[in-house]
Amino acid sequence: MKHATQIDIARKLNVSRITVSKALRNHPDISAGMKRKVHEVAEELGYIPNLIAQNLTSRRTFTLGVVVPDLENSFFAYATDSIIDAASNNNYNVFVTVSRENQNNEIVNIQKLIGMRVDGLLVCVTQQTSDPQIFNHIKKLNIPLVFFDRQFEGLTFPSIIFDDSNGAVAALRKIIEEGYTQIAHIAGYSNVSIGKERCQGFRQALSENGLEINPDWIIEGGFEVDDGYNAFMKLYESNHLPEIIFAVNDRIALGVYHAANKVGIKIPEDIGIAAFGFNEIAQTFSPKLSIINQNPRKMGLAATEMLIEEIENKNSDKKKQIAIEEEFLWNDSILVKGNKII
Amino acid sequence: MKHATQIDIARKLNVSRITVSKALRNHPDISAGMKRKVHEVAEELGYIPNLIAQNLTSRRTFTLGVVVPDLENSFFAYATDSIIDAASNNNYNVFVTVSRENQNNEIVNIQKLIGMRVDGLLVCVTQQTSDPQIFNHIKKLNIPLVFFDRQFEGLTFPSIIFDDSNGAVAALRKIIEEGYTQIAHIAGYSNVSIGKERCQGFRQALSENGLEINPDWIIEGGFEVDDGYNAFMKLYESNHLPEIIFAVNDRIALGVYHAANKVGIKIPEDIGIAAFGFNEIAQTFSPKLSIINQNPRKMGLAATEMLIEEIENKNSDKKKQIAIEEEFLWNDSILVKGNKII
DNA sequence: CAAAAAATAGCAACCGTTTGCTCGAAGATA
DNA sequence: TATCTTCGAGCAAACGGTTGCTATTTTTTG
Repeated sequence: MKHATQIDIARKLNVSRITVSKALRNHPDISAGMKRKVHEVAEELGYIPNLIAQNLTSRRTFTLGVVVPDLENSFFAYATDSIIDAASNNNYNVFVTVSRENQNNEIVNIQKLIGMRVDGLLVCVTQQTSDPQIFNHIKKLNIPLVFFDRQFEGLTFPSIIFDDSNGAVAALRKIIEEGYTQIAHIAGYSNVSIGKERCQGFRQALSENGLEINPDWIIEGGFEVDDGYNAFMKLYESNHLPEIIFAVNDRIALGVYHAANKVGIKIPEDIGIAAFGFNEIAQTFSPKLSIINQNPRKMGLAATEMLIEEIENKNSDKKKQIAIEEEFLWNDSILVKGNKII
Repeated sequence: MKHATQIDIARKLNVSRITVSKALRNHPDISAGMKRKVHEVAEELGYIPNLIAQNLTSRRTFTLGVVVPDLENSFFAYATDSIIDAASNNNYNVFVTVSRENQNNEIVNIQKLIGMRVDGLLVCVTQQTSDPQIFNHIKKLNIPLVFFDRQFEGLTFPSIIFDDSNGAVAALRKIIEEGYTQIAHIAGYSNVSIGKERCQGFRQALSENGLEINPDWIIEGGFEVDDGYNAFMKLYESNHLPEIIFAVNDRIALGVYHAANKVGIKIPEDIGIAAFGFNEIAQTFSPKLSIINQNPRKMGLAATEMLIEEIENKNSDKKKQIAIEEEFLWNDSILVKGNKII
């Protein structure tokens, strides 16, 4: 059986296809009786409108294109989930593409999405993205685009990112207020923007609170589990552990958990740890990880609403560059007065 | 600026749009010189073909539709990631939709995807899906569809699922061979198919190996973290812990980790634990969780290839119903001779 | 009851692309 | 040189819808 079309309905009723088209969209031209008949036959034939054809004339696809580096990173999985959710609530479909942190893939994906005539784009650029050409083209074509989580510096698209530097300062302020003074930072790489921002926040927080910065306690090396493991071992073997480890992300924190577990150092009794991350992940740690909460659903939702606003109301005067404030969640990996084990 | 079309290119070169269309697709009708000129102008105008219009005539969209219950479940996130990957390698785009375990959403999503004239569908049905109507319609329309991870019983679509019952038996056989005899099962609910299958595998493995089944050591109650926590506490408070806990999924295992951590029981020294799950998740446990590995990438890849095979070669004689054998991965949450701490 | 207004349905053109067929010009063959 | 091929390009129709306008019928109004 083929897809039923408006023509099939028209033939069955001996009317023109225009009548059918109008009846289906409740156009005032058509009488109530005819509308009823058309709907009945449509139902009977299992008619499903061809959105492709519809979109050809309307120039709208009610489709958003998403480009993320990776869905295996659960931050992006959660963010994408909430994008799909938010889009769906506004009657949009979502094309999801994955760039694998490769600019070439990113460009190909964006071109395909434009080819599909998506109404707008949600992009989290790759870490290696350096060529603005495709984005300039998008600007010229006037296609709505919102950057989320990471943006391409120097372009004038709306964006939503986290304010890592302030997030670090606020979190460390609370930790220091608890009486901790010996704090080490496992830092990723300082040439990557998140690494730089977070480390800078760390330094600022210590300075502000009159603590001296021990260069041996800022350990660079990468963003992955093994890097965290190695960094902890380095601290451990120095025979002088800090009270608190401030980790650049949750994967580093996981490496620290593994290493601490291995050598019999207990979290949080022997050492406390905090990291950038988000709460659902923090809950999968035992004990639950203290985090600077980067809420992916919040970000996905905000980005999607911003994009739809751009699409449907291009001259909006809403604020276009948003930096979300992160919230510190104690959870269980740092002892605080309220939950100190007696 | 508007999207450049073939007409824009044609006008610029003073040829007809048909010539342009053919030149772009390297049709033999057109001379090499003309082709070169067309490509140059296309490049110059930043021409991106309108796939929508292309698809209208070709009746192909090179688009797959995916319906998953949830992207926050990392199994589905990984599976979806690999679907996108596999699709992209075959030059297909992917629409991702989320049903939130709600049959209504599922139906709406599928209808939208059909409306978009996807070339095929990859569906993991919700737990509540009971009405086959939409699937019968799909059958009538002859739209290729592959079920993955969960299938709708009684329909004749190709499917890929895991063989949980045999997976449980094989894993427990290995554990028992290591010399363990005191094994408890934290079981989810027996009225849900995965709960039933896995529990049945547990019983069979014990019987096969001459171990008696202690009804107090099959604890039902749900599939979430808290349920695992509570189940462990129940075992703990009975003052008789088993040697091994066999958990129905990784969230239950996480609850067990939390609870064991809380009461000072050490994994794997004091108690061992294994669960259904997949390796990337297992690695996020400290110590790394022993698992019956349900590889989501493998499943996503296989399902996608199966679907594309269906699309491009409808009369394939390949096997249509596949049950993937799961592999047991020891990791670190059960002591084995090879890695026993001395 | 005639004329004007409102209600209903259809026509033609269009969205951007593809396809099979036609047609003229150039080159090859006899 | 007359005819047959081949080459290169364009025409018309199609995919499945939408839209503005026109034409017919029915209803309202004075």
